[in-house]
Amino acid sequence: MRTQLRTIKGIIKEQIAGGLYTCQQKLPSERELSELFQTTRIILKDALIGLETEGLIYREERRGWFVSPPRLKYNPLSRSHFHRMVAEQQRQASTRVLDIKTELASSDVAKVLELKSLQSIHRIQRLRSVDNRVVLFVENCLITTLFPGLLQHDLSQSLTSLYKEHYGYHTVHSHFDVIPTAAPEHVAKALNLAEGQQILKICRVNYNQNGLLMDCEFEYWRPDAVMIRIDSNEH
Amino acid sequence: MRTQLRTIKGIIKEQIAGGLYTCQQKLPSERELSELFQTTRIILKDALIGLETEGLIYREERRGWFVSPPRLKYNPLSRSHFHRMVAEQQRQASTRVLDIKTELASSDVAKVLELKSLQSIHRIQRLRSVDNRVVLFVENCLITTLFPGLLQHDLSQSLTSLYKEHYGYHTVHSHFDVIPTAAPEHVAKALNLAEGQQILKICRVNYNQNGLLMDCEFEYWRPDAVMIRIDSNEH
DNA sequence: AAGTGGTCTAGACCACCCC
DNA sequence: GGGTGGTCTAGACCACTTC
Repeated sequence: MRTQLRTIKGIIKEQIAGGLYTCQQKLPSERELSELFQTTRIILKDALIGLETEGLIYREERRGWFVSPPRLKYNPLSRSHFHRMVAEQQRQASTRVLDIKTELASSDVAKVLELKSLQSIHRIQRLRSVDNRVVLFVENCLITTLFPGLLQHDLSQSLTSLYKEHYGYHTVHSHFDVIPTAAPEHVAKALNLAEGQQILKICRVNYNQNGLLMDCEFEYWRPDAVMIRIDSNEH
Repeated sequence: MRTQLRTIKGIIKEQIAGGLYTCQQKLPSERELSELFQTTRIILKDALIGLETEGLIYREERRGWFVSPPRLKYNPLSRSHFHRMVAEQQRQASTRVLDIKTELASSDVAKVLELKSLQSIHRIQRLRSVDNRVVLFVENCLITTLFPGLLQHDLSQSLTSLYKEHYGYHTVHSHFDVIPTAAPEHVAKALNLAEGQQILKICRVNYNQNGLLMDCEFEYWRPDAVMIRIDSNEH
């Protein structure tokens, strides 16, 4: 019988659907499962990776495999704050600031921000959780000249409202890209992923009411945690 | 040395970036590469899968591994025809009709189309290629009552223009979801993927000028072939 | 018929997490 | 220090594509 993989996936899937495991619950270890199914760890792992690809389960590096909660619905066009959006879906959000620095723009960032060369930017890295599960790594790069004294403010809150209250800016135009790709090293580490695991990358650029390019944002989502939902009426 | 994986990925990556392999060119076989790098096929395959996840290479089931061309930029909000969009990016598009039938809506489809129960739909499956590479499987489900005599028309062309010319409908409102997930069996087969490989699923629903729900569309993209690009000004 | 990737076996050590 | 997943070895047969 050369369809073990399929069978194993099917059985675990049924068990999850049937409620044997609940959201965010840990599955038995790979070794345990491979004994249960009388197969090797490699094949069992392939089965788990298959379910991970579907978005049914996820892993935390060296901690184990867990059942995925329902996907968050996310509209990158709406300027809603992360915390509000999550609350509207009856989930609980939290944010942790990882790092803030002012530095020279890397070539990637310079290109996105249309900077000439060797200009400095503010770089803010934050980690966001839904129901105590880390699902999103965000990096904001702000053009320094537009945000004097930025580092003195509380950056654990919404950047959108900070822009408005302290600088009088609001975003009137933005564009963004959604790209399925692999997690770069620093992202993988922050999200507790194995290096090179699949993530959903969203790259966006914001312009203020004067048409000035203000900042860009790189979002890296755990791919099972989110779905993009856009309605052509809602903007 | 326990970082072979990384090393192998790094080397192949450089070779691709350096132009040793060109777009859509086949890499040497897994066996050949594993000998070259003096490792097992399993590890070598893991390295290739890593590059696949990044979107640098792709595979065709049992045919081999190939270098990915640049991603197509795709805006699901714009009503542009597939062929026009591809042409605008200096690429070549083609479409093949796989199957057309009229049948009872499955429960999934009935839900999306807000059908009561046991209503019939027209189901059209098509396969789309860019530069002779199959990258997209599309399934359209149309509400039968709105499209009398549909099956008599040429369905290899754009559905949007068919709606307009033969039925006087145009889409004034739509919404869609973007979901990273695994390819269902029939999609995997059509796209030449191994079952359960990663794809990007886009699920959209269209309403006509009278506010009536007309049809829905399920798109399944090879994930390395596309990036979603949306501009808040462009609609 | 030969070659490809897909699946599979039966082990092993390593890096890191948690207790 | 015991348990977890991550990486790794050295093979094998199978299903399918290509010639």
